[in-house]
Amino acid sequence: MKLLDIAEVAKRSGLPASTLRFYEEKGLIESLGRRGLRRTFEPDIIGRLALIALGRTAGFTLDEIAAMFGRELPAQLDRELLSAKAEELERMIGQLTALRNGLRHAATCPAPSHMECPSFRRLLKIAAARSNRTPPKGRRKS
Amino acid sequence: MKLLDIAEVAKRSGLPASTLRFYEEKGLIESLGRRGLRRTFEPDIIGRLALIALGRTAGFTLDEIAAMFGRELPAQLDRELLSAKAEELERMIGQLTALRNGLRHAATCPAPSHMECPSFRRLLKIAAARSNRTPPKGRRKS
DNA sequence: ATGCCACTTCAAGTTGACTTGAGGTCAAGC
DNA sequence: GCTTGACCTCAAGTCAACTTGAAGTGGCAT
Repeated sequence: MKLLDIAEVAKRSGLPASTLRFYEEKGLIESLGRRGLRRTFEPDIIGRLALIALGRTAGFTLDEIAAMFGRELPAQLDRELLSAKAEELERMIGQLTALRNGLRHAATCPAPSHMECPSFRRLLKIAAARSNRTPPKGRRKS
Repeated sequence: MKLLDIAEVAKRSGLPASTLRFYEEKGLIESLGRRGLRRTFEPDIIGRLALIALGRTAGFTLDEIAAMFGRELPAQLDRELLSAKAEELERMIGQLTALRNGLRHAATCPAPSHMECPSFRRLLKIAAARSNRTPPKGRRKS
């Protein structure tokens, strides 16, 4: 018998049950039925949750992800979107790389004040340029 | 005469005036005085705003950034923090790179369903692993 | 001296992704 | 048969980083 109850899914996916209920409400996942009042899921829910995680990582909102699951075939548009996201990631990677180098330097730079370090000042330009697009907004978990 | 009024700062930094007021309220920047009722800033506000942008890009919250500006000397801790952030970025870059590769592949993959593509399934594992740390949360500006 | 209009304040609203709390239910173990 | 505890629902709360709106002010061009 392969049905997983919500606690099992929570354990395997690392997501709290409340998030799974929330995702279901949003239409991102569906439960197959109930055992008593407990939701049960098909085992491939794990794959779908991974897919959702992927989408989030790539910067899609939950609504966008839900929309993608919604329609069936026109993978045409999907692929365009995927390409676009890949490009976006490409740029982001470039900037983050520069940023990482800058931070590394700043961490070990002997200049009395960071502002006096030319390398640091280059870094600032990158950040300033970057700041106009896609402000990162962190809910860190701890 | 070098003082900039808020509109000038807004234009040069690309940030709306409301954000500048908000930053001031938060203690991230300070205005030097008023010309009439209008705030005026020293020109190096631009540098500071770049620094704030840098911090945000690196994943600090505004409160963390404010705290950093607060204390003066113990650059010791600063540098540790910077190293830590650099490491974090390093990991993030690795994952985003894998992700970008995966997206690129998915965009051109001929498999009828993505789920049937082994390359795509590898991608899912990365995303699933990534999903536990630092959920990205996008306010896109458009 | 008058009116415009970009600025001001302060409170409240927004967004996305959840989490929390109160009050209820049910299968299982004693 | 009764308690227990993990689940349930639904509404409301939270968090970060801003934005928006209403009502007011003051420098400057006419």
